[in-house]
Amino acid sequence: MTISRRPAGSWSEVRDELRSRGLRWTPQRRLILDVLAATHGHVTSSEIVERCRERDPETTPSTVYRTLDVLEELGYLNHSHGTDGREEFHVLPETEHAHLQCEQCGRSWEIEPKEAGELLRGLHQSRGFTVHVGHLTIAGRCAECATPSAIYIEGT
Amino acid sequence: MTISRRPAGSWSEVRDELRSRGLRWTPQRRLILDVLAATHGHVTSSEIVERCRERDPETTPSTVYRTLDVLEELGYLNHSHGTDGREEFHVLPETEHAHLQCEQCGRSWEIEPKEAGELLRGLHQSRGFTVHVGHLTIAGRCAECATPSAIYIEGT
DNA sequence: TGACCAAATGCACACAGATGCAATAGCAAC
DNA sequence: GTTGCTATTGCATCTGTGTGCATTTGGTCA
Repeated sequence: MTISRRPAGSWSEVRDELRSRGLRWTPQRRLILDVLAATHGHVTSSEIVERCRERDPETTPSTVYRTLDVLEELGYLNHSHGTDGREEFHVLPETEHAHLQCEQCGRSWEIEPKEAGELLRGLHQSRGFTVHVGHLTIAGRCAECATPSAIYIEGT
Repeated sequence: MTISRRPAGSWSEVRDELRSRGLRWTPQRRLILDVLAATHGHVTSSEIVERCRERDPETTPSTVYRTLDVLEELGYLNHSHGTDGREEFHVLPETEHAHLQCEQCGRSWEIEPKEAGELLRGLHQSRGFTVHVGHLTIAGRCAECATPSAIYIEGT
């Protein structure tokens, strides 16, 4: 049901893949890749910019953003939007997964597509709608922050 | 399961509700409310700013944003984030509902919480996570735009 | 009616992210 | 190694959104 686009583990391929597509391997891209390789889990684009700047203060944000776009297109990254709407990147996603994010404490968790399987199948069957799981972030309250409130759906 | 915070239909109450909470009824708020009353379905904040400007070119964006926040707090509005991460407001939501948005054509649909019921219950049971349904926007491809792609989950 | 106080406004500014464009520089072919 | 094409960069600039602060003003009470 879930298909990994990217066999885990190989930033080393990036250079060749870029070239084989007529794209280029530049010092800037190398730096960004270095930063990404040292990253696990989730990062926001601005965190990436910041980390690049630490290594090379000359880093231009727009270059970073554009490179991230390219990498996402090639499947090395995935982005979704946090509860505040900011972009969050997931590095080298081995499998497509969705996210749960607590609006109160901000923490987030990965959820497997199968947890949402029912919903996905339902939407597909009833509406022909195909869910982009990797982009899905579900906002709410985690167990620790939970407070009863009318605007939240209780799972009863 | 879903609780409507706002009995449908009454912008007329807003003024009194504001006042009763020690908040104020100003010409700017009146304008914003007028614009909202003439709106159905979804709007982005910048669309609202734009429409206010059409009526009163003096409109200050920050005033609009702040008023929208207040109105959301009072339950007259609901916001979620579109596939591009931009804020989308839902005016006078009679019931909390989630959204489906096509990444290709940009159209969106409302879905009832019960369509996602299984998922919500599951998340609550297994993780104690309470989903904020009104904030949920599910991205993907609608039936018309559907093309087979590895990064989409097929409902099989 | 006038005065007072906190809420709201308008402004300047900050920040994330995107884009158009001229200049630069990969890289492939010779 | 040189050349040439074009992808990429860096810059300036723009949009959307949020915030701090001085000023204004709604609403209440005398």
